[in-house]
Amino acid sequence: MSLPHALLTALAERPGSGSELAGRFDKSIGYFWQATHQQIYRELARLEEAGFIESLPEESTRGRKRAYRILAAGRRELKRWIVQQHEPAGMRDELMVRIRAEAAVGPTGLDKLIRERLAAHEQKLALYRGIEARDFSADTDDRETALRHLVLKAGIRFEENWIEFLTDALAVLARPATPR
Amino acid sequence: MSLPHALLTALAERPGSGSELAGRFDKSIGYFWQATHQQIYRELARLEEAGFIESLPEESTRGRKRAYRILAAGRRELKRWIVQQHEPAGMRDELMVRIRAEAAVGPTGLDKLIRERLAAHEQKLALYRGIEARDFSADTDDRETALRHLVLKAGIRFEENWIEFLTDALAVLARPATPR
DNA sequence: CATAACATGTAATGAGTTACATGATTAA
DNA sequence: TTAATCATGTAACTCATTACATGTTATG
Repeated sequence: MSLPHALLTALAERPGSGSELAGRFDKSIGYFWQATHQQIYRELARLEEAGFIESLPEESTRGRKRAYRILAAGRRELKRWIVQQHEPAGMRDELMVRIRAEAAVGPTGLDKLIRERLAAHEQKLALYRGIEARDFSADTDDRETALRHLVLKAGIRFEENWIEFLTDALAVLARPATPR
Repeated sequence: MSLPHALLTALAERPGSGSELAGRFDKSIGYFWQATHQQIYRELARLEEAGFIESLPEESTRGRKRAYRILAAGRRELKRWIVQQHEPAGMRDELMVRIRAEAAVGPTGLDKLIRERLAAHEQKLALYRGIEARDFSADTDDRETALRHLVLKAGIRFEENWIEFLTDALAVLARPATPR
């Protein structure tokens, strides 16, 4: 349950409205946490209710921007949470299930699907490299920037990993099926 | 929603009871999909209801083993599903949120947490390498085995990736905080 | 001033988690 | 024969997704 804390982090970095935050979740935040606008609006309401953030205007506004910013209590909560114990997530990917299923009941036309995913990951990698080139030029490397860069590099490495894996997978899938 | 298909795959590889399947999800299946025994029992009941698997004994048995096996319709469903379009999952990890939060409101004692995770990933890597040495000796490399090996290697690469990243992260966190 | 795009929100559903319950088997 | 463990299951709850609803702002 990190969405509230991802939002607190985003608002600590810079204040913003729900839709603006949704935009950030599609961009720079998206490579380590995803959320739809519905989740974001609901969670922002909860965070305000809890006193971690505040918004303007006060009255209920449907259709008009509502600007949120983090409060001192929100920063305290974030600091508390950062060092809290948690379990590593573990990989969970449909494609792995499919490959293992293919091994059990295949062969099927799985290679086509994999080529599509390969393209998707290559596109994402290019996007991240673009962000890296734009936001992290070599000279500005204070601790704060280095940490944000680190997270982006993890995203890049993650994509590279996928591309390498999918390439290997295509080679194995291309083998003739072993007769039983 | 891959749990039903992960279960169909597991049962296609080998029949088994709910608890036995839960055991496999803690071991070899666990590096690409996780599930608790509650999820597994619920899903097995649905799969049987749908006619994809069958079980013995017939009568409702609480406390006694119920052996499931996949049916022809289950195999057909699995083949159909394997090649179905789907979106890549995208990384979603709490630790990334924490690092970015640390960049925003830190410094905190995050390095301690990272050292613990490093140990956890090293342990998991050792486990997978053990499975690899035991189940995938170099000589048996038919297509089916190669595919299962591929999935395991992805798990190994995944863990190696984490270890590398966490090591980098410790180096950055050790830097003195930049004064504002 | 009509229409598209933007912004906020509600409702329903389903997946996943946590806590608990109950019968069967095994071991002290 | 009692206690621990194994095996199956129920119930309640939260997170996440999908579909939809409603109002505001910008544009032709």
